[in-house]
Amino acid sequence: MNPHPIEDHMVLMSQLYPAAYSQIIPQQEQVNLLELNFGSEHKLESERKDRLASELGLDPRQVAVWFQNRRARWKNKKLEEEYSTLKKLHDSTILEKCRLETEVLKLKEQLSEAEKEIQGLLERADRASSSNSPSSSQSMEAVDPPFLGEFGVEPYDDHVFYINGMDEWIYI
DNA sequence: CCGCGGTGCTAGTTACATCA
DNA sequence: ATGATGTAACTAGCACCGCG
Repeated sequence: MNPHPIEDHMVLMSQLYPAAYSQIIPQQEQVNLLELNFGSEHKLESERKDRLASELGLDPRQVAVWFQNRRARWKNKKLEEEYSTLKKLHDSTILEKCRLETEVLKLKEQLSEAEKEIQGLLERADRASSSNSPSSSQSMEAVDPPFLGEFGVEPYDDHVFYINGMDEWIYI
């Protein structure tokens, strides 16, 4: 196929009807007018098609085909833009996911450390209570509460602690 | 209500020129 | 010379509408 059928069509028409085509509309002007019309409305009703065709000196069928192809190009471009937007969103979401996973790992490490500390404190408390009192049936009542507080761990009741800075309750 | 023809649409394809 | 790209034109299939 010829890539410039509009131009060829006009050459043919100017040969057939030299009077009517004494002033040939440049191809760029034709495209400009078509683009202008496409910009105002993508659909082409029959009346507008015929009017455009006569303004441009083209077959109405050519105008219809031009609009069909132009719509296809417009749709492709829109899809590409949508894809690009979604890809950017996807990439930033993946990045945020990685960041959050790293943070979870860090927090788990902190939690593990805190649990170790608590375990150590409990063992110390046990040793202290058993040495202070001959009765092993005694509970945590024997432990001095401020002792735990200095490590940022506050006793809530006998077996529940609130860890400062971690916003988390530990049940033992 | 139904079938039919006309029209316009989309999606996919073809043919060809142009360009890197 | 060649592969990628852009574009006019075509085709098939579908939907809608008016008419008899």
